Amino acid sequence: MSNLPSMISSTPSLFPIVAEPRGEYGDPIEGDRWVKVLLNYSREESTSDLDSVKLFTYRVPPNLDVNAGDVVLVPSGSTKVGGIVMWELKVPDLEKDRIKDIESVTLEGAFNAHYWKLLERVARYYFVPLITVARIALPPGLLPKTQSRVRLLPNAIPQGFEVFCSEMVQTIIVLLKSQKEGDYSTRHIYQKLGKRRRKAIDRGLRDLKKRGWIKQYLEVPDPPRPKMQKAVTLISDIFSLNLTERQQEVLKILRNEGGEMWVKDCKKEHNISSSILRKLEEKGHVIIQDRENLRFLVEPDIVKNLPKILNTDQAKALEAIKNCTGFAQILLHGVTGSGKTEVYLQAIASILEQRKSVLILIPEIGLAPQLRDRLYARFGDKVYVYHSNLSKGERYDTWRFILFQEPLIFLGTRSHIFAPIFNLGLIILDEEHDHSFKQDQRSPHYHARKIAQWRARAENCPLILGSATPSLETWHTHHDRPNSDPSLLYLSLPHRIHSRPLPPVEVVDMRKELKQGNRSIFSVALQNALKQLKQTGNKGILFVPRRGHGTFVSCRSCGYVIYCPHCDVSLSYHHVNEDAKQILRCHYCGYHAPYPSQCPQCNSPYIKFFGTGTQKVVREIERNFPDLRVMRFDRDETGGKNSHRDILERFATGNDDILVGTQMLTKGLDIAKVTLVGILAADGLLHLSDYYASERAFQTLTQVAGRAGRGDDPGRVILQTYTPDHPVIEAVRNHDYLTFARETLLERSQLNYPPYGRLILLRLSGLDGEEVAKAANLVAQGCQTLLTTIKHELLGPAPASIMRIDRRYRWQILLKFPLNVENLPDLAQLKKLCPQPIRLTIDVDPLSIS
DNA sequence: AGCACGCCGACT
DNA sequence: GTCGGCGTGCTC
Repeated sequence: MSNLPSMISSTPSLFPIVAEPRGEYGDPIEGDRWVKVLLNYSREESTSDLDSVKLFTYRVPPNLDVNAGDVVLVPSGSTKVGGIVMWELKVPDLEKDRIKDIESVTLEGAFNAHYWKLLERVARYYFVPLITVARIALPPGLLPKTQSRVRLLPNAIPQGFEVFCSEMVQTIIVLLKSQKEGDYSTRHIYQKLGKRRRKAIDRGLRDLKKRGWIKQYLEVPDPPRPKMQKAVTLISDIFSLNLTERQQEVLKILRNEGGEMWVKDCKKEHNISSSILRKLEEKGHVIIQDRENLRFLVEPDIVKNLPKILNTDQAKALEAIKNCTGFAQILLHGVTGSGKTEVYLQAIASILEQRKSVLILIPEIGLAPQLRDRLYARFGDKVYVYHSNLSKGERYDTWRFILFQEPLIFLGTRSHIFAPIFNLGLIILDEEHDHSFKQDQRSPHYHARKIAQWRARAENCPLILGSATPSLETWHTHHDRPNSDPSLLYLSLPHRIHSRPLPPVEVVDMRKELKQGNRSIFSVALQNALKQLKQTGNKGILFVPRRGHGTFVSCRSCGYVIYCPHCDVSLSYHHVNEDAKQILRCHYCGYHAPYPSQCPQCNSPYIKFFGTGTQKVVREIERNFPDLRVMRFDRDETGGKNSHRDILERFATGNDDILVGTQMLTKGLDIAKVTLVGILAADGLLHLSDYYASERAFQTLTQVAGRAGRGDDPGRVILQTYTPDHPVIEAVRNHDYLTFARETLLERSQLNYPPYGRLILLRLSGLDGEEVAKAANLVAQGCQTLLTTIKHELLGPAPASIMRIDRRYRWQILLKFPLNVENLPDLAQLKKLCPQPIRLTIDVDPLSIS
């Protein structure tokens, strides 16, 4: 690999190399090398800065070639751990006998100097350790940690002896026996038997060890390795007398195959045995050697797709994008169905011509089959799609390959903003408003858009933010800045392609329906529209805001509501089909219980579920419109691997008339035959106590409405609500993004909410409610001390709106800063104020503060 | 994440 | 005395 991009070691300005010729610990030995390594400890010191982060010195053994930027495996204590080589050391900075050898190289050249600047910036901005950011930048499994495992020793337990042991010991034995080797990681045992019973499990394991029935051992999961396979290469096909007929025939096949084949394919496709190849090798006609077999797949069924003719708006937008040299942030605001994708594709083509690479981020791979297929169809093998159902080896291979390949197109999701692509010519964030670009659940709570902005600036390339409903933050950046920035570009596609109209949105007041005696979940207008579907042969979709929301179960006699025993939310009613058992499920922790036949409080049999979930809608349709065929689309239904795509595909091509679903319907669904969109009880989205709720509601409803009328037949949207005058509903009805943006931004500016101020949300949680409250007060005090010199507003501590999730009590503190606040102190220090069992997470720029 | 070390209380 | 619980600090 001679075309390696330049690595850290060649940039001394960033990473000065210790220059003394002789070290404190003796003369350097000719040929010996030492490196500084950043280790993947999970309980890191909380340092986000490269100059204060703790690094470890390792020796490079003579049989290894190790360079800065490599991912390595090193011994640490009694185990091994993954790490990243930061820079080379001319002289060891420790006694030599304390320095261990690097064990192996997992991935070469994964990080370059340029990259660290970005990662460091992310770490500092989101208050997380550097290694945490490095970890998300890599495919999973590359920075392994030692696992402790437990193995049942064969025949160690005397027949039937376990009945004399504690219940826990017996449970563990049963669990271990369920695996054919009797072998599980300790962590898996904790998970399976309940993390809460950790102490009891530990006691059980100790007991078992003492009896000599199990052994506990440590294992480092193997990091992925290049897969090597035997390949045969033709080196001369000169006719030669000493060849048999079959041998000559084989040479001919090889030549027809391009002079190179996998040995296993020779056998499979042409029935060439390896002995004949060996004979040819002996005679000097071919060579057989181990070659790396890259395990990523290019979609086989590529139908070539040619650039389409652009309409005026599209052409103008493309021209403006092409004119960008260097960094620019481009907001491509195109209504649903306006042909943004075609603009992307032609912009990409022009970047590829400049021999530069393109990075495209989308909210969810499974929800963008069209984009993916069109990329393949237009650009073929230059496209790399990183989908979640790649195997570990395939991910690793994709990564290794993109490191050294250019130009290419990389299509990925949130975390792939970190993909180590060199020579970037363009970054595209499609559906830039989508909240899945923000990492919500896990730390670091980064937003891919923010990082894309930093990265585009650093790489000096344009960034396209595309959406039909731009986030108000982006909109504000492009419209409300007093001194206009020449690197900001606003491009609008206000019309649908082929001059198709946006579907009219009919708002139905459900209060009136009720007054007129319609107690069905479908308004009269929607019922009529559903009836028409069958006649016209078109399809419809029904959007149910928020899965399970409101499908709580309550007693009509005493009003008792069934709650999750671990969370402060009511349980939702689930009923998949007529034969399945009816169950109650918690959407936060997954707890489930059988549907009760009588009220647990007053024993009344009149205990029933309320509200509307997707299942109920499906059953209502089946009952009222028996000739319509219905499909369901939500998280329960889409467990499998390709199922998102499969369901959409099935709906697009199959006989089903109606698709009923939740948030998933808002994304990527582009089916020409869909002419009707019904929105049931939009109110579920409107009345949330969160500054961000109405932005999200508007985006969701507009996106769903935009699914209608994308083909030749005009579309129609029926929006049912109990509050038809709500400004969000008004804006959706009129397709009026502008008014909505202006009004909502005005509200936000009055309260200094983003984009007029910056928010940082501190979330505390723990099993003991009082302890959490106490810690929250301590942290709040700590904030005041840390922030004495900084203008800020502190709200709270207050209990979170769902005070308990999965048995953990939750409190939060909201910090508000002026927009351009700088030099924030290291808020990660606050973690030290929390006693052991209390968790504190710092959510910078939170999207949800309830 | 492991593991050693050191402190403490409960029991032989 | 000694065992086991658990908090703390270290791993090149």
